[in-house]
Amino acid sequence: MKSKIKLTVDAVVFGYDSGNISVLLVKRKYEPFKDGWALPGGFVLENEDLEQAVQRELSEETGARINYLEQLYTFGDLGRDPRGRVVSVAYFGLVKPNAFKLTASTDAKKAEWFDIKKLPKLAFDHKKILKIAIERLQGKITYEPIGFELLDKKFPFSDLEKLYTTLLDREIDRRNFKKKITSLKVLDELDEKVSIGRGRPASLFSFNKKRYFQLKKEGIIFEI
Amino acid sequence: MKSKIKLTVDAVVFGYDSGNISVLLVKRKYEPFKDGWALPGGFVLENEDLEQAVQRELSEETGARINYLEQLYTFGDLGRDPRGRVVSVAYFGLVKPNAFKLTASTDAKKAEWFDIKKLPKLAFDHKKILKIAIERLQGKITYEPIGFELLDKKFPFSDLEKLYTTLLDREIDRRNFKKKITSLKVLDELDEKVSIGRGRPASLFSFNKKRYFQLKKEGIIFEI
DNA sequence: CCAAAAGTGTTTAGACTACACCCATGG
DNA sequence: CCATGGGTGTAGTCTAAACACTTTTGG
Repeated sequence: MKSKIKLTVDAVVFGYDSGNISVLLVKRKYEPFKDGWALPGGFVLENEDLEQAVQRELSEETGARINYLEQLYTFGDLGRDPRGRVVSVAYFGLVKPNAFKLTASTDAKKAEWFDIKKLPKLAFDHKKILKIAIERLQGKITYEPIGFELLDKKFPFSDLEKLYTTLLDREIDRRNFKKKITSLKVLDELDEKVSIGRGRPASLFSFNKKRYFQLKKEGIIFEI
Repeated sequence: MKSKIKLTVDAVVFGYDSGNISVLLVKRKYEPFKDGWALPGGFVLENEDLEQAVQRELSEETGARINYLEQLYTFGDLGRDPRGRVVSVAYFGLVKPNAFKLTASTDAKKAEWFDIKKLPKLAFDHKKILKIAIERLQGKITYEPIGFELLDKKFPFSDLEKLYTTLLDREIDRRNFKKKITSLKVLDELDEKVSIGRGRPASLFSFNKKRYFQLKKEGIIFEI
């Protein structure tokens, strides 16, 4: 006998753009929760592993292709889905929102970014999933420089600072913050500057991934 | 159509006894991997949530009842189980090994504690699961005092110290360690002493759970 | 009285915090 | 020339790390 338990994956994908953290949601095309907003996701196929399933669903429903994706948690409570017993493996992703264009298709009427402070009502237990994802994001950013996944290849230092103040929801001393990041040597300063409207032009930095993975291997941690 | 993907749970339960960390394994009664050693676990029933499933399997296969149990990771690679597509939600547990007697029954020929440095060959991808669990254990113990879950209600301070040296696999300065633990005020010193053979008798301590949960709520972290 | 384990303080170095003014550009 | 955002240094405090001897018991 085959199991009646069904398996889905859901993705909580965060983006960051000039002072706002947003999450990728889709409008459902079908019942249950037709026309409701939900996390992108869907049933896992028999011949794909979990991460492939998430990537496929994300690409089908939103057009997104995500580099940073990790498993978040598996939700298996009874009654979390009106269609019966559905267990969902949730993933956590980070992306630069302007890295691709949103294009809904299968299962989704449309895909949109929502500021995490202005969320619509969500289908299923997705509010709970999102809450756990936000906690993970805030926790993680204090000990791993995943913030870089949310920024462009080249960015002024102030972008990084603003990202952290937004994510942690508190002020950061610019000098101390720079000292700490600099001491890690994970940033390369480029010979380039940008000026955004008025004000002194800012040097651009890029993230040195090689150095970061080396640090991680050595077990060195990062703490804001 | 019902899904052909089946869902199991597996438990990695750690115990600690006088300088040794051990993990609870069962000898399989049936194919596949008949007579092989594996993590306790099995199929999730339709009317139970994931944690109930783990507790039920643990109790059926080993007689254990675990207080500290958290979700570890979900393993869903293709081909991880010869019976077809099986996705497993792994849990991570801590227990005092002498808290109960091992009694195998359903699905298991016998249950036994194995020193994590002297493991037998394991069925399925359980070696990989166990590896991840050990990393979690080592990581976790440095920022949450979960070590207390592994000790008796009353214990001499040296037990705690030995647990940490074993778990982290390095020497700890006794004075600094005591200072740190003491500053957290999570230990109550009792008016009792034990002497174990020769040497000066040791005061007994107990873990103040109330204080610990309060600290956790306040977001205070612990770091060895 | 000797061996074994418990218990206890101080000093030093490094890390974290707080804090304010000058610089380069665009309008 | 002024408004805007970028960039920089230092002193004080706190925390972490290094380090060795005394105490109490059993044999």
